[in-house]
Amino acid sequence: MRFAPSPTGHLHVGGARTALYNWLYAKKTGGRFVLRIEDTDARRSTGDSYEGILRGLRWLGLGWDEGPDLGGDFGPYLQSTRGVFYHSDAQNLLEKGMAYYCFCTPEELEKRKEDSVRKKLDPKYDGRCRNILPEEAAARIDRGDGHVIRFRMPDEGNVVFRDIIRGEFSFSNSDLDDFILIRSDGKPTYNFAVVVDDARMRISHVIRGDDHISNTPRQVHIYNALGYRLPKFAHLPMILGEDRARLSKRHGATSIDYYREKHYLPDAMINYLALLGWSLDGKRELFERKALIEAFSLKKVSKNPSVFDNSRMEHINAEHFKKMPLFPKTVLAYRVLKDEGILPPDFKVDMSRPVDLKLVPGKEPILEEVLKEDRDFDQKEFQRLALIIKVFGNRLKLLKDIPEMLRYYYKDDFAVDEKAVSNYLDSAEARERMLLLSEELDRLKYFDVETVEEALRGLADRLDIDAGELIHPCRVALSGQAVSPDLFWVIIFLGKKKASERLRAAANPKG
RNA sequence: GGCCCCUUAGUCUAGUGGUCAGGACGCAUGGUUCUCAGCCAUGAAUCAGGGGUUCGACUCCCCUAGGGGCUACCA
Repeated sequence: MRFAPSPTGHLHVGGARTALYNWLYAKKTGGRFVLRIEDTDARRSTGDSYEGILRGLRWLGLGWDEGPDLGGDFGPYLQSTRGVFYHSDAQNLLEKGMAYYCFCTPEELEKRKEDSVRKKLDPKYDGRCRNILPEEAAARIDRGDGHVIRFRMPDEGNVVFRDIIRGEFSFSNSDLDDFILIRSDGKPTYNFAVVVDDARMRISHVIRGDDHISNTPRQVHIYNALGYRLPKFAHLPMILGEDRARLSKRHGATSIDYYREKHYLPDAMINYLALLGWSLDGKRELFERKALIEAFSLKKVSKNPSVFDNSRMEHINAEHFKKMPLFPKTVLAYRVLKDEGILPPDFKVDMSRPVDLKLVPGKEPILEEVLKEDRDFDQKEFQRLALIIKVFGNRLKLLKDIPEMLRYYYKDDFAVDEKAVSNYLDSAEARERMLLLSEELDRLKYFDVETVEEALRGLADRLDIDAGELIHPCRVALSGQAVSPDLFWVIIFLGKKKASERLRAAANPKG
């Protein structure tokens, strides 16, 4: 099994899915997952994308057993450093007469191809240099003539191979031409390098996108010519953009980096990617990593291309987030909050009385762990965050939404929904009530959810109005929004002083 | 142009001759609640088209159409 990306761009969802299936299959069967970088195109390969690909795979947790950074028994793992293998295998083919030197220039080739297209003929290589004698070729090379090495494709017959997902394939040799093995700059072409490397690296299974199906017959010829054993092939359906076109830059969020930066959960990403092109039974859709390895099977991979659906991705992410225990969830939230500058390290909580900590199960180990990495982080603050996360519950679906959603607990410059204000708060009556409510809060000796709720409902009774008449405007006053978790908890999280302040400010918009 | 792959709701899919064509996301409606989310219930929505084969086709065969790929000194 191997994943052999070329470092000519970022790691996109298609590449990641291919890597994932290779990884899953390797884990499932106890094989090795080999990472090889196909950088034979010097013009397009960059160090940045190489780094980016490794970063993406690491983030997804798809660790490899052999690779350019780790080494391994069949290295090196960068095609650009494997020249000697390609040349020796090409030489072998030359000696057997299964390959030959070709001196046609790119310009000539281009012209002849145009001609054939115009005459509606196959734009294949015409075999012009096929019969140049070895001595003559050697002489021309000595003379400094530019040359490539081509594969001598049989004129008749068929190539056949089996695909685990799609069954038998048979291609007629007459549809194939004498393709190039070694370019004039001495570098191998993809079809040649991939075979030499897969064979020499003892790759057992070639799992890749189905855009390689048509390349496979050429590769099979090379395997056979070189006397290498054929690996097993499995061609995965492509992942397309919403417009059903091949994925490209203009499709927006198709880079793994994007999801990493947006704080998606790697496990959710893995889960969703696994589902793009594979399903267990069409019913079960949530998988932990281990369950995925267990359930995965190449035979159940579908044949039809799929479209990356962001809303489904978000759904899977939300499900994973929902299932996460409070501790890791809080730690994650804490990191994001800090990253976004919402959470200052020296934040101090103002609560006249500690909130009910029964709500935080297993809080002691939590605190210890967090304190270990961040000495400056206030213990109480973390506790409060854990509670906020807990009370928000399923409202928090995506880690990336946390800064926005929790902003008003930490900052006074939170966003205000004008519509919410005009609906609930923008009346003399409501403002008056907010003032009364703030006074009510100020009078409280204790400050816990029950007490606060009693106070508010008591006030509503005395005013002879529905509790909602206080709750809704109060929510807007405190959070700027028409939506929030349980209002009484919001009051608790803000603390008596802050809550009362915001109520008074709302009662008095001018001041 | 040649060769190849694919085709079940908007999307991901289950389904290999007889099913009310199942599930999920999304969407809509109702219930619960202080709002929202959630949860529960309900609903709209699919076998690309045409020919065969068959007592019977989503399922098998052929054709057409649509989408995708390869046909590079890209991978």
